[in-house]
Amino acid sequence: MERLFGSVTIKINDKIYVKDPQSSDLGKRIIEQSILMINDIGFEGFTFKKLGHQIGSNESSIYRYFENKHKLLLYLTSWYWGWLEYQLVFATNSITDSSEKLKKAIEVVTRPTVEDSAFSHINEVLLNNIVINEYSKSYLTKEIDSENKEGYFVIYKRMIERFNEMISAVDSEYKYPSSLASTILEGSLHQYFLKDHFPTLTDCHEKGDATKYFTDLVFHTLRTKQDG
Amino acid sequence: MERLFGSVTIKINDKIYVKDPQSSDLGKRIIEQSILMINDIGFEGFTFKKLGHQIGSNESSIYRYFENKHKLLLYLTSWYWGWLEYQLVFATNSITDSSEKLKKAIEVVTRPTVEDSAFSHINEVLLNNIVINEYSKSYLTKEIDSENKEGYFVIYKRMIERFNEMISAVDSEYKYPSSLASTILEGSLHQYFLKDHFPTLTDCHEKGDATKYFTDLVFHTLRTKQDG
DNA sequence: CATATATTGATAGTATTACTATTATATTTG
DNA sequence: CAAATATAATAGTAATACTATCAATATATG
Repeated sequence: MERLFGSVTIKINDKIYVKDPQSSDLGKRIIEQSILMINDIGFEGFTFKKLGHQIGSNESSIYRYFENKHKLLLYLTSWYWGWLEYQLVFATNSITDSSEKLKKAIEVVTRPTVEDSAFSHINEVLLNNIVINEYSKSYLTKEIDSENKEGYFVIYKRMIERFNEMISAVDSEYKYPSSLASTILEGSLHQYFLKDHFPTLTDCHEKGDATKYFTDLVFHTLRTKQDG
Repeated sequence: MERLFGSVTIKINDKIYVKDPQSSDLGKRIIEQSILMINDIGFEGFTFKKLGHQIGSNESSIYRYFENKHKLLLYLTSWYWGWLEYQLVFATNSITDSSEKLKKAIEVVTRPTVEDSAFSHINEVLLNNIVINEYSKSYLTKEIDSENKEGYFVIYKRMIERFNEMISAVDSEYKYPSSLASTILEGSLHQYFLKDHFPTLTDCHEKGDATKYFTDLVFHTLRTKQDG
């Protein structure tokens, strides 16, 4: 196990926040309520003024935790990827067979999110929704290269790197492990988006379909050892 | 041929604009210069005021063509998909073998864009860049369902539907033709984005790599007739 | 050719956003 | 209890995303 039981916390790059929201009650309320609000009214409609009002606090107080709402979004999505990474490592660590390991990994990242009681102030289901609907806005900006250099996307990149390795463990000859890895992660979010808004553009309508679709895709593409 | 030579125009849903930008010189300058500007400073930094200044016209004049910059983005991206759809139909129409047809279709949508002299006021290379960096912002909004109902995304949906059909023509038993189609279209844009900003997350670095990656993915996944 | 009509340009104005700055008031801790 | 720290309240600024009005100019038509 790469992390310890009991006191699991998701470590976020401390350049993303001004003051750690985990360190105070107000900070936790900012996180908790921003998830509810962004999920509800969308990232564009969300402002620190509205959030301050909702948590019975002041706009200026929120600015002491996050420079702006973009940074808050980076925090929330980083937390999500960190949380998912933990699920991934936890679920796959004990599996020795490389195909089974990859299969499990695909399942973890493509299955519907369920709430995790270990983090009481964070609603993972809504946060997953936010990631589906808003994550790409966090990197489709003119600041992407400098923010990437600052390490704002390390967790996401590490997740893809883990997939990369698992793919190569199954088929060391395969020429596009990074592309396949990024296709799974990004593609899975996209299929969930399509299901809700463009249902004719996806076949993943029932629980488990996304997992089946990507598992099928990956294992037809890779040559496993059994294939000879 | 589904369209005629010489007088090809890309037809855009007329609810997207207030006044057709194709109908006047000012309209064409709006399109031409907005492509340069959005490509240059990004959609967030782009305003009608700045655009007005750049084209030696007035903010209020631009509002007579588009309600807001979101609608202008919908116009530009619709135009792009309409243009790409034309390339697709043109390139695949005469191919009778279903595998060859799909192969060509993948090539058309995954290859790097080159300028098309048929539309002098539109720089397709820069427009492709805009689609890579901004397209998802046009649908990741709270208005998505009503705008979809208004038909703002028909061209994109029709593109995916065409892929869907080509995939099913190759393998009628395949269970996820729509998901695979949307993965190719969206995934291709994403691989080009990664190449420029997260190069470690993709293997598509050289010209032609994206085509090879997606062709490999699709033809390993589908059972063609030769497979038996 | 005259006049109606449409188009564009210039200016002004409004509500909201995304902040910054300052000061006051709680709360914690040493 | 004093000092430090955190939070709240208020005010203010520049920019955005518009709307409204009116003048200037081009174009169309009778």
